[in-house]
Amino acid sequence: MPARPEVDPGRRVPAAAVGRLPRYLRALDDLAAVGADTVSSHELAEASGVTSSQVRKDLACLGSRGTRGVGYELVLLRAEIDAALGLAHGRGLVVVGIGNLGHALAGYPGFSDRGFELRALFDHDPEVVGTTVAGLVVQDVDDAAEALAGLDVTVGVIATPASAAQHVCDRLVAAGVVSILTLAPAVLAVPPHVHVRSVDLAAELQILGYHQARSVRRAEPALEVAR
Amino acid sequence: MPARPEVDPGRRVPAAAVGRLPRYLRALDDLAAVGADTVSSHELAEASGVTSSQVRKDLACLGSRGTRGVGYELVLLRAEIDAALGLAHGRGLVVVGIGNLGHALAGYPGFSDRGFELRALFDHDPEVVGTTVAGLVVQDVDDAAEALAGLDVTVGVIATPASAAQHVCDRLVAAGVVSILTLAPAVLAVPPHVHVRSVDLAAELQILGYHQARSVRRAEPALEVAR
DNA sequence: TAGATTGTTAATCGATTAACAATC
DNA sequence: TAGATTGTTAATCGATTAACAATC
Repeated sequence: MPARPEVDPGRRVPAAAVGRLPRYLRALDDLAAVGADTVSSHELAEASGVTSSQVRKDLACLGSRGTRGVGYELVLLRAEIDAALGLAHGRGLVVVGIGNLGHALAGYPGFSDRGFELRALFDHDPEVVGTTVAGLVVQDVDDAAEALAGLDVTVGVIATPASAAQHVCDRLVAAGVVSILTLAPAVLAVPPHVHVRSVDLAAELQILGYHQARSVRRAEPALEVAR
Repeated sequence: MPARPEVDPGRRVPAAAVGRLPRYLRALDDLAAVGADTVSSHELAEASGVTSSQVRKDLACLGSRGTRGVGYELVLLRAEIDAALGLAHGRGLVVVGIGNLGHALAGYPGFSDRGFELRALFDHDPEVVGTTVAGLVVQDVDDAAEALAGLDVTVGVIATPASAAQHVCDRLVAAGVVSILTLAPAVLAVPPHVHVRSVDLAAELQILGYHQARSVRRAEPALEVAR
């Protein structure tokens, strides 16, 4: 039986590592911009705000191989991370809920900068449906299935109020969307083949509040002593 | 020595648990809205999308006590979570970077709904400084220290491009801000007393891309067999 | 060769889960 | 009492960290 030095390309990457891959991409682009050709785990760690041990571990389980004494070949590494993040797959995007936030997301350069392409906009408010935003006519979310037929869109962003999120989510799933990013503060029920990530901006502020409250509590005894 | 049944109010809550507290708050409000008086760990788990074991563990380390056979007193529980999240502390807020996204955040009802109050807006673009958004005149971020004097603002939201984020962050810290939520895809350097949470929306989409790529890879062999 | 840096191991830490005795 | 549900334990799992032999 021959040796198998090849890495299983389908091997599982731990969730925590996957969460850091986009940071590595960002850092690699920054380093490439200043002309770097090769990058060490220490440089990448510095640029992405993690430890070098973590970088090496993450890249190892991605199947990436660096060169001892040298580092990682930047272009190759970038391609490997791209591949892991499914660059080759659907990068078409829809945004649902064209209020303040949805409007901003529709025009957000950060999406296109990183390879996503806005293909449709939806809302349910008759005042909004039919208007043009970011060069696209807003359609009724209840028509999502027909509207998305043939567009090869598998990613949806929900920017509706919490009360509408589940309905909108159901429409997207029915239209073939399998990846959902929701900014609505609500728990979404989806079939098992659909992945949801939820970002709750107000919750982020509340979490910061916890740390702030703790700092204050810790500081207080010292203040009393100082009196 | 007397028994000490009292819970140490300053005890550390694990980071993962803190991250769930806002979800519990949301769920409790929903349950209160339908007239619930008492809530079991199972109900709260269902409403917030976690397991009941996790709920009980999180609440226990918060110092909260339920009643066996009954559940948790809703109003009391809500007050305890509020207290942990520092409801009593500074809820004043500033937004920096009044582009598309910053504009939307300035008008985002989700912040005020959950107790945060917008007190100032900043940008650095002369075209934007001086305009009125959400009832506030946009000021130059380089004047943040003076502008925030006396406003009791300790939380800042950064919605600038990545290239401006560190500068803006430095200005906020100099102005007394100790909690920062940044939407800019950049690593921020801050002094140890400042807490930063970073939300990168494009990164969220990329992470979803990983899961999608894996689903496709897993599905392929089955398809080949079916041929 | 000497210096640098990887890949990997082992130790530690933190989080989740399941189960159940305690008790309302 | 009987049914329900907590609080807590122990087991498991996953993530991080530090260290260093391998090796470019």
